[in-house]
Amino acid sequence: MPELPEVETIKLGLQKKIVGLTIEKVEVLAPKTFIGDARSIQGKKVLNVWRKAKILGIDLGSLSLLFHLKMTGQLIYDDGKRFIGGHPTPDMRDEMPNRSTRVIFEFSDGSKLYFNDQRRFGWIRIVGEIGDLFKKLGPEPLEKDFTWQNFKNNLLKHKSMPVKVALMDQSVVSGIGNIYANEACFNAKIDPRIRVSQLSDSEWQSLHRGVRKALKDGIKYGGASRAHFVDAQGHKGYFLDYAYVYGKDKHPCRKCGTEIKKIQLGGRGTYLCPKCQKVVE
DNA sequence: TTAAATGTTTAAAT
DNA sequence: CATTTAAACATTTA
Repeated sequence: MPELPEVETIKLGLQKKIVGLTIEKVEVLAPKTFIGDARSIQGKKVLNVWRKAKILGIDLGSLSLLFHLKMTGQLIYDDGKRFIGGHPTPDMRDEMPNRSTRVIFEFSDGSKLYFNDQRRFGWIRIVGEIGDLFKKLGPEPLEKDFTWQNFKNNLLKHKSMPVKVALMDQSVVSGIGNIYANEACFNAKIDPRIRVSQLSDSEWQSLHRGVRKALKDGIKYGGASRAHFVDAQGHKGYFLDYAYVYGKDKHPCRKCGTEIKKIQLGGRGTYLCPKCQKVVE
């Protein structure tokens, strides 16, 4: 589930928590989820936590631990309080491990990191050198060298695709998934169904801006799942209440009041405001 | 009961 | 051959 902003949020949270700690123990409850020899990272110290596209990395020196949360992956760090990121579920404040827990890491100070994944699409793997592992991934959309011309050239690889579908191709741009593709189109006032080749340069510029705004807003709000700290008192509210269109089927548009419409595009739920987003066809 | 869910890969169809 | 679309993966919840 998590897209770039969700993974970025987890990265920022874990950086503050686990850098400097040593991995004391790794408990693999779902062997298919963990690729590599878990024993090889025991006793290793966490040097850094990073992100590339939707992949979270933990730098252990000679080795790196990579995480991909796919649709329903969730990371819960517990050191007395809890820091949670990824797929939001009602049971994330309850007893851990639960039935979705796949891997448990225990650190030198007794704190624990739980990797939960309801649908089991996600994975954790141990790698040596990163090398050209990410060669197929497109540029990071929030880097300063990501210009609108750059964006246009990459996306034109799919000139006959609906623009929203093309946005989700990871080899074109890194980190955009279904939520932010929808939000980016809304921000740019562009109908998600319009074909890539139909866009004018001014639309390319506003789509480029729209993508970056959606992702930055996502990070600002702590991700769509609102990764957050949970204390003994518990916490409320972590959902997508900030989104303009995603999941807002039949809600009034926050900009103009028109009812948000849901359609299917490339097999995925797609949301748009029929008034704000210049309708095509 | 059927449909859909924040992703990626592979197969099938243009 | 290149590009686009659909299916598969596995599970839960509306």
